[in-house]
Amino acid sequence: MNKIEKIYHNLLKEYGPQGWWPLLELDNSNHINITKTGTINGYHPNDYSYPKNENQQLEICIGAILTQNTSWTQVEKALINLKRMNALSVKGFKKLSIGKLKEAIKPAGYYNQKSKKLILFIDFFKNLHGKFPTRNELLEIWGIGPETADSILLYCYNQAEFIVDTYTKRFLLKNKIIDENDFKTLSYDNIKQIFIINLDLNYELFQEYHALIVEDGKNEKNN
DNA sequence: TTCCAGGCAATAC
DNA sequence: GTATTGCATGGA
Repeated sequence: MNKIEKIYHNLLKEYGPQGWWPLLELDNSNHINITKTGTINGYHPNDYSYPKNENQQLEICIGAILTQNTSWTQVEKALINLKRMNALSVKGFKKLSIGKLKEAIKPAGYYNQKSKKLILFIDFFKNLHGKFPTRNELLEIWGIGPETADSILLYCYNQAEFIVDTYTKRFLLKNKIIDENDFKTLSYDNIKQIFIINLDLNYELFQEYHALIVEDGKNEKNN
């Protein structure tokens, strides 16, 4: 077992399966139950069968765009607003005016940019008609960069793409996989390859590993 | 008050 | 190709 695999097993042992990507679960009266600090009751540990329908696919993609440089607690507020406006479906989203859209996603910040990104993405998504997008197709969309593309591929389409985010580089540095110089100079794809070459190409493993890195990163900050 | 959060595009060099 | 800057909100 290599070091990347070893660390994974330690993290899993420490935190347990995370059940990413979280999805909204509102009850019949639109009530939200908080179970995990700052999160809604949408985690599904040890169940990798999501998303289960097109609306859940869309919800993951919208969340991936909204969470760009923004904390998830803020994104949840925006998602709940959209859900209550019945806008977490292609049909419902298309009915939203630009003003209503901006109002709904305001808690997640950058609402001028993100409203534009969402509108462009939903047009792309609609034209897929259920087909899987390629990574390059996603990257051609204005507003979709490497991390958002990989988040969509990994958690919406269950493709074994490893996500590199702000936590991931710090995580590698902390575990002495890379040094300070690597931290400054390695590109997104360089970092991604470290995981790809050391792991089985298994989407369930990739989903869990990324979620555990984030959990570990959040935990680190509270210490 | 300052800093930062599950980035990205535009611009500058 | 690499470095810097604007985008916006709310919590710590």
